[in-house]
Amino acid sequence: MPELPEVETIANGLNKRLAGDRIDSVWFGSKPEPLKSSAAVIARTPEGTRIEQVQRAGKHIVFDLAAKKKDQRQWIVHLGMTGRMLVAAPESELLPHTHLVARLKSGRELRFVDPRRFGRLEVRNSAFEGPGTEPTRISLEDFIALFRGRKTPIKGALLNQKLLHGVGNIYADESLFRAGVRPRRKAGSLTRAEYAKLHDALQEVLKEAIAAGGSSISDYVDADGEEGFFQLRHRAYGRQGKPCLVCKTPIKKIVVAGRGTHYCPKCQR
DNA sequence: ATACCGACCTGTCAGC
DNA sequence: TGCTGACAGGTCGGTA
Repeated sequence: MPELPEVETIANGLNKRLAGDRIDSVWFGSKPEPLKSSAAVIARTPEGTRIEQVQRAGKHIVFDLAAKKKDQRQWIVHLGMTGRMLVAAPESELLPHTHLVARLKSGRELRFVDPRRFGRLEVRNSAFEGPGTEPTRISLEDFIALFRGRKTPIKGALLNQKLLHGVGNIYADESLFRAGVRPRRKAGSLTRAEYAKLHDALQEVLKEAIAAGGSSISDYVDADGEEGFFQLRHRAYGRQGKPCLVCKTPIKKIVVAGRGTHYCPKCQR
């Protein structure tokens, strides 16, 4: 489900609510397969482990944990398409597909819910490094270097987490729309001016989406159960058949890199 | 090395 | 009303 702006919103919300709290015990649903590290490893998280901070890295939520001794570790959560991390009162109803519940010292619970089970929770003892570069901070020169010589469609390259981490289907389409670039263009074939436009468009759209709390489509909510509002400002994603907001040409939907792709045939070249 | 394509899961919605 | 198939914010592994 969630891309960079949604994960950022969730991680910030979790950090605000959980930093300084402690994990007392961990409970698993009947089907804990989404948990990449074996459930046993997660269950071994020592009682009283302190949550130092919660941050985003790419599309991952990183919990920095410290036990009483020098045992540094991290929980790395990827929400897949439908994953949610909720902070809830113990008496509040357990949603279907709840795979993990961590009881906290404060009396609240941290819950991992994921109907489609594409999400993952993993325990690490070393600092997590995302697979690619942060799109929010990358320089134009580094951005151009990522795509040089690539024949894959630019949309696919934007989605490739080994290049940029955090960009997903919505923000790939939205940034290509803003930059006026067709999704099927070969990644290595853009002009310098087009790379510059795409670089700026991507950073702009991510920044605006974070400010709006992300895009809520069907079931996305942040750690407080609040919806984001950026879906109201999508210009391409999900607007197939509707008039382009710039030129009124109907927005087209095609498949690129195996994903539904939305673009304006007139504005994007 | 790179690129396509199915697989992984469940839920929802459009169409018949 | 109910069934079937397509599709959904993501990633991985096999094959060409």
